[in-house]
Amino acid sequence: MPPDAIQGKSPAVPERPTLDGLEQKWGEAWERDGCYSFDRDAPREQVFSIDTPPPTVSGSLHVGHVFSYTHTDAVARYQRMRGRAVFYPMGWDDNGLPTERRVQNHFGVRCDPSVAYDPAFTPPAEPSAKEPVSVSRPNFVELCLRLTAEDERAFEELWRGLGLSVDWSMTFTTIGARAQRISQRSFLGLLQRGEAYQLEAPTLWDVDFQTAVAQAELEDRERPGAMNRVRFHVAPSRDGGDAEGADGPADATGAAAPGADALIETTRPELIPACVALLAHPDDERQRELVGREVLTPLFGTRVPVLTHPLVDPEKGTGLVMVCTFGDLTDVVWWRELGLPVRSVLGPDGRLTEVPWGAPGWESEDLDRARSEYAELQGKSVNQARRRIVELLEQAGEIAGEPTQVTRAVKFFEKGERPVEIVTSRQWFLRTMPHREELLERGRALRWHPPYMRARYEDWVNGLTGDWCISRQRFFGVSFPLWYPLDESGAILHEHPIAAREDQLPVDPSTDVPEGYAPEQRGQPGGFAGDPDVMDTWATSSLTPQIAGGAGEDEELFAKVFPMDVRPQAHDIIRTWLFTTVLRSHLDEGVLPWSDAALSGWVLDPDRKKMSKSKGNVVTPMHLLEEYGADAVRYWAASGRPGTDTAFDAQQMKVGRRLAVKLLNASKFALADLPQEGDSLTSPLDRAMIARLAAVVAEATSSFEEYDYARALERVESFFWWYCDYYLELVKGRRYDSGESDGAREGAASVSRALRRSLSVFQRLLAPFLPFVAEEVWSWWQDGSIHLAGWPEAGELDKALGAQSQPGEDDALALAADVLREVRKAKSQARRPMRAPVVRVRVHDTAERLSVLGLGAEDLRQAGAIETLEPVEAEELSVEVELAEEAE
RNA sequence: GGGCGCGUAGCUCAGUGGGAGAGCGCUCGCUUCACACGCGAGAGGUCGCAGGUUCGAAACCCGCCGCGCCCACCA
Repeated sequence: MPPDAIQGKSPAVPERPTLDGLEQKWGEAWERDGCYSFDRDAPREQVFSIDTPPPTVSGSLHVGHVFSYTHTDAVARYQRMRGRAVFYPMGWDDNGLPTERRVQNHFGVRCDPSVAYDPAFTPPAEPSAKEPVSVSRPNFVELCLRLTAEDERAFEELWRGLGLSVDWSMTFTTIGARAQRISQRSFLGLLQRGEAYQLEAPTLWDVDFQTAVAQAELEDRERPGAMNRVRFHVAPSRDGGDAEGADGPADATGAAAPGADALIETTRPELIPACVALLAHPDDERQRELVGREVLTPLFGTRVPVLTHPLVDPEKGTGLVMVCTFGDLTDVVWWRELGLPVRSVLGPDGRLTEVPWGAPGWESEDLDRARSEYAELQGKSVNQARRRIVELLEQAGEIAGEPTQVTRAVKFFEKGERPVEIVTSRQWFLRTMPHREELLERGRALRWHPPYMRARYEDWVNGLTGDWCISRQRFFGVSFPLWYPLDESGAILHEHPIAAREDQLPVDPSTDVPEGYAPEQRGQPGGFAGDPDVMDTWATSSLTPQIAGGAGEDEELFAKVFPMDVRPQAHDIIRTWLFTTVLRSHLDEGVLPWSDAALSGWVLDPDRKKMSKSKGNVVTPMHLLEEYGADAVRYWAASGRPGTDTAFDAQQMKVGRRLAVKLLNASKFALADLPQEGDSLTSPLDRAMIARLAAVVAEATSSFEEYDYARALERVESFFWWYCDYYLELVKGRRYDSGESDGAREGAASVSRALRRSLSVFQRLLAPFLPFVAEEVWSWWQDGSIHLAGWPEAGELDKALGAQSQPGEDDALALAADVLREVRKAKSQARRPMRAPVVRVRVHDTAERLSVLGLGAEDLRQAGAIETLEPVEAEELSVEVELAEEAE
């Protein structure tokens, strides 16, 4: 529509406007008309593209979802009304562990890659989590796909109910063929360029899922533990001579005698058999006589050296620390930097493994004892072994003092139930460490909303300790597009991976066959073996701009939408999703994936805790939409400022509903069939209101440009309520006074014109927040969707004002509103109705202010039922109200 | 231990150099011709504490206290 049109079609306003049924009515209309279809023909510079966060479909639907997606939708609708071709697809994150877990429980199955595919498989009628049925990997993946399809339908229903303006023809998934192709293609490129590599190394390991995990997937949890002070005895010199390998100053100052004690403190005594050294700080005088000697591990009698390292904190414990392979990440640092041997006792299942006592690396001063003590521990879980070894140490008198109870932070896989361990295994890594400076530079070039969120990114990049481990020993994910040749003995030649050809992608190396081999050669000497792992879910999710935009699949589209304009996401996944997306785009495309990142907060319980899934299930989002209406729920969500956690508050939804109802009724009032001929605003108050509205439009626009939808809403809403409560009341009388004189008719027409012009603007300003009711009121008098109408501009209102605007009109409006308030107060305190007649109002104010009283005097008299309005010069505003006698 | 954010009315929050505000809740009143899914009014606050800068501080600076989040080599 023309930006200043106020005519539109002949208004058709319902007798009793209602919010009921608007969601269905307009939801269907938008879908039918393709209202939100992306226009591929739009020029590049007009495209606004959104890197939509694909929700984890296996998680439960909760109010947090409607919260952040509403923020993005408001911005999308604003940009669309600004004339941008908005690329706003939806994605489903259906790959990864959450789906596997849900499928296991839902169907009562467990994936066993050694089982053969059964095309006729049907899951057990009565699933048992305790006795799951073993199924092949292809069968398992089929079940995952089946369940996620159901979950995705539920999400789509929610998003449609909420009125997200996504183009549903662009939907992508993170397990679909396109995502797999793009993910595998990217990996092969990285492999070719040397950015991906394979290494057998100590790896963070979840013992329940039995998979490697990445640093970014760890979280700290407070756990109680016992601090044990354990005694190591100084070992007798080998061959009766001086301590061997003593490169420390352990000579003249009086070396510790054999049999003397070295005390360490540990919360992980079960790792004593894996001890490879004790360490002290280089400057720690107390340990001087021990450094350079060897000590014997208690119970097991293994010789370990006492060395120094600057990372040791002399203030902690006894100042002497035990290094095990591996108790925590610090052990890995020490092991690497000091060149210590590996002595591993933990298996991938989190139990203590068999140990070849007496073999190289497993020597003992008392082999029989080592074997019998260790036999007490072997096969036990970490916790069981810890309890048992404390008993053994106590019996042997090797614990000094009583164990003290401590609470310490322990690293967990964020989806795991037991602490992560560090296990040596072969994994694939992406190089991140060499790119840290470049990534920091990318982070500085990105516009963050709110800006302080950048600090979290920088902290994370600066705190990285190793390259990104991207392989997972799981099943439902994107495979590595690789096979390995087997030598004549059937051993895997990891150093010579066979990459898939690009036109083969996506491949599943467990069923597909590499070029130059026959299927029968799988697993045979001289044959091949597929890489058994899948990629970390973030290794695929980090490519959402490429997947949504069709990199390598639909290059024309990709060139239109990439780099994208904005990445909306929650602040807790800056270190994972945001960081990895920047990394992948940097490595693959050499650019930032988007110009802006808009961070949203969380929804908190009323008690300020992060809303839990159990509570989220009680208050389902669908239920909220039904109870309050989509616009009302959106209003609550849009009130949450960018980056700020917001309490769940049903009361705010009621407020949103009130606003929607108000828009219905104000629109009905504005569109009443009354004379409005002419095109100028002849009344000062009408012009003043329009001028104020122009300022609000400017502020809402600049707020949206900064992604501050909440500020835009707050300004628009608060002015809209003022407009309804004061402006509408002030001009109502004049509007109905079609009177005898030309002046009265002209004044009435001016109101009607001002009302239509202002309502047209309010409807559009509120459309990004309340899309359903805005579309409804727009449809009463305009053709086409409001969501494709132009965003209001201050210019269209300035034009309406023309050259007629006079100085002092804004003051006149303010004064009229002030006096009206005082008149209402007087009536309220006299317990009289608002229409009660007033004989006289004396307005005391400065001469300057009183000079403009006349501009609004007629309107004011009618609005307050005031007979006489009398100005009285004074220092400041005060109002005397003389009510008429109450009629009997 | 480091970083970031927050602390304003009973609740949720706006307010970044010059009158302490909004909504909800509470109290009172009003069938007013867009709206009883309404309208009007009222009560309610040492702006976390303590210093400093300034003619003037809720806002700017320093310190402290409390809450939350992120990070850390957590022995």
